[in-house]
Amino acid sequence: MLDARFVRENPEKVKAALQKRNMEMDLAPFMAVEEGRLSNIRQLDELREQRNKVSEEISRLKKQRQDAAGLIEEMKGVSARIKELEEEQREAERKAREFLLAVPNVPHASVPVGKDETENVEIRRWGEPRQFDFAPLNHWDLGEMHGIMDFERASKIAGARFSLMKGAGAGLERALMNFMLDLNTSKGYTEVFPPILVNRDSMTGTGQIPKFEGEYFRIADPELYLIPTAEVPVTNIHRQEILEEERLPIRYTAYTPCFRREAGSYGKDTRGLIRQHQFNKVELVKFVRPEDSYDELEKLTGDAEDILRRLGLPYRVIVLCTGDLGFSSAKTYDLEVWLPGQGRYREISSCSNFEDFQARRADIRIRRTGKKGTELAHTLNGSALAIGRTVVAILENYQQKDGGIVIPDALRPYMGIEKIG
RNA sequence: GGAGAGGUGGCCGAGUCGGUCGAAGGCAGCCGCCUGCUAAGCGGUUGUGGGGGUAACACCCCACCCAGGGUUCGAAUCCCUGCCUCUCCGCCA
Repeated sequence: MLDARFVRENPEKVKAALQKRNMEMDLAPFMAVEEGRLSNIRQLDELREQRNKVSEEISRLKKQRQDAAGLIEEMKGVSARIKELEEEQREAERKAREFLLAVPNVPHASVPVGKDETENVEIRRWGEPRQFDFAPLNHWDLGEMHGIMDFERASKIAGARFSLMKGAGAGLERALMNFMLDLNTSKGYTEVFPPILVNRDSMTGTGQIPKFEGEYFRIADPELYLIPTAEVPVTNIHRQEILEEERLPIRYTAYTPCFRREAGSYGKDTRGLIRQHQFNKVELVKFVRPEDSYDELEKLTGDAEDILRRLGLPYRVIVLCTGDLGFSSAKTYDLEVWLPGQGRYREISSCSNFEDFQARRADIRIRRTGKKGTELAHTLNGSALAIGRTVVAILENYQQKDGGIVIPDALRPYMGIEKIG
């Protein structure tokens, strides 16, 4: 969420930011609401001041057993007026917030301007895509060949876009989860294991709601959402809190399952593990001082990259252009891993700096050492990594001519085997 | 699922029959003073948000005692609803 005052005082900046995102919003209704809201505040404050003073006077008169009937009568009118204004005020505040909740973040100056994902910019590559002397298979063929994935039964149990991992496949998921968590905690991230059902306030706090309501699974009674990413529960750990500056940066890593409706992606990645309603992911989340957040974004991205390197998986880093940037994000790097089965790079991690956008929604503030008052924290997060897609990458990159899958060195202590098949 | 208790400032904790309660007192913290050091002691100080105001401070006003409504001239104090916590019984991974 953007600051109401910022929008009020910089409508042209907001418009420019929206334009970069290929969006247009009419700010006029918001401006009108704000104008009314502000003048209302002044009137209300004045009337309440009057009421406070006269009430005190009434109290004094009564103690002296003098007549206060006239003042009381007079205050009835004032109180009625206050009540009216308070109602208007509630409505104005609701409208202003409703509007602001639908406005996306302002992209950082370093983010390339572009209309859609075709204009994202590659920053760097690591590793050489392997040359195969045979036709590499897709991971779903490999998975079925080894009996470690069973999509047919998964669909019987739950439906399309669910997977059933078996044997070494299930073991690989578990090994990756542990490998990633161990590596992340060794770098100082604190491991947490949060609720995977969250309330509406949490979803709103990180920006999933109200704009993208339809993209998430929700249970009706009680009203709770299945998290689409650990970002939601973990960032909300500090919702409505004031963090002491000395505690920063606060860094968490969490494994959770993630759930997404994938509405609107009919026909995309219908086979295999790439796009599932349920998948495993290890996430990194940071709470930092505003002046540190862009350094921290680089570090966080580096921490995610480290996992791919240790697994020996070729990847590239791209910066999302303004047209492809997520709603809450000011800047995002995507990590894309090389998939021989598809002959292209596919997203396996997304690392974002939200600046104070989530912090304002979720009311996460910091208190500077020795200073009065508070200011908003900056929040960041990134996948490190999406586990399902890492499984895909390992199967496809480490497959052998005979169909066997060599387990990457880094994973062997966690798998207890060197090869599948 | 059944029965009860409660939600006050960083923490503990007081708030009488509604009337200077943003809220006593204690602890912690900060700034001084004092004392060879330490400990103790003395004085002062310490919330958040908003609207004004200032070059910036200062300063002024409003709101906030779980949340949202209501009663009243006036509510932390009364009423309603919701949320949460705790205790006991039952059930259960």
